[in-house]
Amino acid sequence: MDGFNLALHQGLYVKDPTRSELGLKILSHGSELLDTLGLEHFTFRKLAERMASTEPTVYRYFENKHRLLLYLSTAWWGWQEMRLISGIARLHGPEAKLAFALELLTAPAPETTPLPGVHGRTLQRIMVAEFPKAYLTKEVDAENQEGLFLGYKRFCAHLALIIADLAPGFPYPRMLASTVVEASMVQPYFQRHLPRLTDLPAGSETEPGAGAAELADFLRRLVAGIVHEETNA
Amino acid sequence: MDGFNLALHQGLYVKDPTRSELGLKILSHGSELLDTLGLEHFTFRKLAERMASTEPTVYRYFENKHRLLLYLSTAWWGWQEMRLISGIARLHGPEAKLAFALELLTAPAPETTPLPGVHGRTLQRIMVAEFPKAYLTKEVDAENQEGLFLGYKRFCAHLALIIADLAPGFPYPRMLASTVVEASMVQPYFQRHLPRLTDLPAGSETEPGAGAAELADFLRRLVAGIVHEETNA
DNA sequence: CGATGTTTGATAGCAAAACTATCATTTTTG
DNA sequence: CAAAAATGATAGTTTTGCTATCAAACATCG
Repeated sequence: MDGFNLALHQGLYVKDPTRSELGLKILSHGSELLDTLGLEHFTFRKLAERMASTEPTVYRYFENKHRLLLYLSTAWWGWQEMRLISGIARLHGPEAKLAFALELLTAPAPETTPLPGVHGRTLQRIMVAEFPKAYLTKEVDAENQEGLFLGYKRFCAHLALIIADLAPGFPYPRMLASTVVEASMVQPYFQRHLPRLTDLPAGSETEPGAGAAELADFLRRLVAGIVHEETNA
Repeated sequence: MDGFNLALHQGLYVKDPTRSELGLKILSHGSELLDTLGLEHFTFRKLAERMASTEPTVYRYFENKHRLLLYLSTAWWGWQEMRLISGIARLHGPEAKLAFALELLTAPAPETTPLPGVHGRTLQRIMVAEFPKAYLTKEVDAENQEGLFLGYKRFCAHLALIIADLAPGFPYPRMLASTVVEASMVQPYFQRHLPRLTDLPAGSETEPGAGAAELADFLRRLVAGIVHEETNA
C-alpha cells in the first residue's frame, strides 16, 4: 500500500488533488516549478501553461499559490512525522531516537514521497527555501486557527518529547526543538548561498547532502550540551 | 553627533534617502507601513499615498520594495553591530561579551535609531517578520555578490568571534552564531503567533519583550552547553 | 540677477499577476 | 441514457510593479 496515509487538512485545498490525474499533475509540475522559480516568480498561469492546461483549472484545486505551498509543507512535515514515528519505534533510549530524528532532518530526502510524482529532493529544497514564507505572513493567525500548521507543529512536538525524555528537568524543550528544526533548514541554505554564515563545507552544486554529517553533529552537540548542563545543575 | 555613522552600501538605494526630507519621509512612513501591512501587502503606491506624494518619487529613491527591505535590514544590523562593538569594548572576558550580545538580540530595541523618524521597535518587528524574505529569494546570489548582506554577515561574524574566544576548539562557531541570531528572531515570532513551538510565555499583546529573559537564558545555555562539552572533550 | 540644473509633482500608460465569470464540452456516474 | 461533475476555452477585472514624459518649483552658480 503506497497510498496516502497522510490525511491532509481539507482547508488546504479546494478540491483534493490526490483524487484525480489532473490534481496529481498540479502537484508534480507545481512542485517542480515552485522549486525552479521560487515562490515570488511562481504563478498559476505559468503552471497551467507548463501542464498544457488553464489557469481556472488550477484555481479549482487551490485557492492560491500560498495554499499550495501550505499543502506541500503539510505533506512534507506529515511525511517526516511518519518516518520519525516508524523509525524510532524500534529504537530504545532517547539518545538513539534523537540521533534518528537528526538524521531525518539533515540527510537528503528519499526520492519517493507519499505524493506520487513529487520528488523528495524537490520537496526538501522547497521547504528549505520557502517554508518560512508559509508562516511569515499577516494571515498567520487566521491560518493557524484553521489548523494549517498542524503538520509542522506536530513534528516539532515529537522532537520536543524526545528532548524532554533526554533531559527531564530542561525548561525549554519546545524552544530547543523548533530551534533545531529551523537550523536544519536554514544552515544548508546558508551553506549554498551565504557561506560565511556557516561552517559547513562550501561543496560543489552537484553533491546534495554534503555537510549533512557536520550539521547533524552540530545539532547533536547543541542538544547534548544543554542536557549535560542540565544534569550537572 | 547623532549623525549617520552607518555607511550604507550604495547599491541599496538609487538616491540616498538620508540626504533629503523626502527621503527621510520614505524611510519613516515606509517602515511604519511595512510593519503594518507586511511585505506582501506593502506597495510603493500605498506608501506614496500615505506620504501624500507619488509613486515615481518613491521609485527615485528605491528600485523596489525588496531593496527598501534590504536597506532597513542593513541599517538594523549595522546599528546592532555598532551597539555590540561599543558595548563590549568596556567588558572583559568572553562570557560578559556573550551576555551583552544576547541582551542586544533579545531585549526590545531602543526607540531612537540612527535613522531619524524610524522607531527601533518598528524596525525590530520588521526584522522579525520580514528579514528572512530578504535572503530567501532567487536573487540572493547576485545580491550577495553586490555586498548587500554584509551588515548581517558582519554582525554574525562578531558573535562568532566571541564564541570562538569562549571555546577555542569548537569547530562550528559561525554556525552557532547564525543559529543563535536566527533563533533570537524566530522565537519571539513563534511566541506571538505559533505559541506551541516555543516555551516563551504567551503574554499579552501589549507587553513587548515579555519572555526576553527566558529567551536570553535559553540562548546562553545553548552556547554554554556546547562550550562545556568542548572543554570536557 | 538671470541662466542652468536638479528635484518633485502630475499624469499617463503598460505588462504581468491574481483572480473571477461564463459557457460549451467532455467525462463520469447513477 | 440522463444527470451531474469536471475540464477547457475565452474573456474580463483589479491590483501590482514599473516606466515615460513633461512642467513647475527650487537651488546654485557665474
